[in-house]
Amino acid sequence: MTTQTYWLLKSEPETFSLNDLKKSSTTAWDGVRNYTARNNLNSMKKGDLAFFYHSGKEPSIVGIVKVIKESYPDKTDSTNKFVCVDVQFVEELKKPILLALLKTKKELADFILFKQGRLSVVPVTKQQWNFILKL
DNA sequence: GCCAACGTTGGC
DNA sequence: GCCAACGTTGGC
Repeated sequence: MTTQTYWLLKSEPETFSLNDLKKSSTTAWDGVRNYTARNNLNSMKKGDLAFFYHSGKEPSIVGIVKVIKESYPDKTDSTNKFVCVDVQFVEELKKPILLALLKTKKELADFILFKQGRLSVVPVTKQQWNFILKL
């Protein structure tokens, strides 16, 4: 595999937080009911890394997870149209990176997270990934 | 709690 | 196949 890609997965911490994932180590990332997000899930490859993002009262990137199983039918979807992937806890950031901070960075001007606020599975470029890691 | 953005649904 | 109406998400 030559092209490692990166992602950002959104979750409401009240529903499923990074801490929940930390406890269980792995989880099925199911419940996605949006076609754009589904397409992104389908593009994920085993071994891809993703930021774990908390939406809600303190929107921020809080950790990193890894894709351990590529897309397969989402059992929680009775229409059988949507898919999920399995992800594994990798690490928790020492300090969350707030959305407010990300927005101030000119290097991230093209971040799809800003442009499509409602998208829950967002692709991240290598450049963006590396830049954010340094913050 | 409000509102903007955007995705989805359904009527035609 | 288009478009208006509606619902949901998520930042502030």
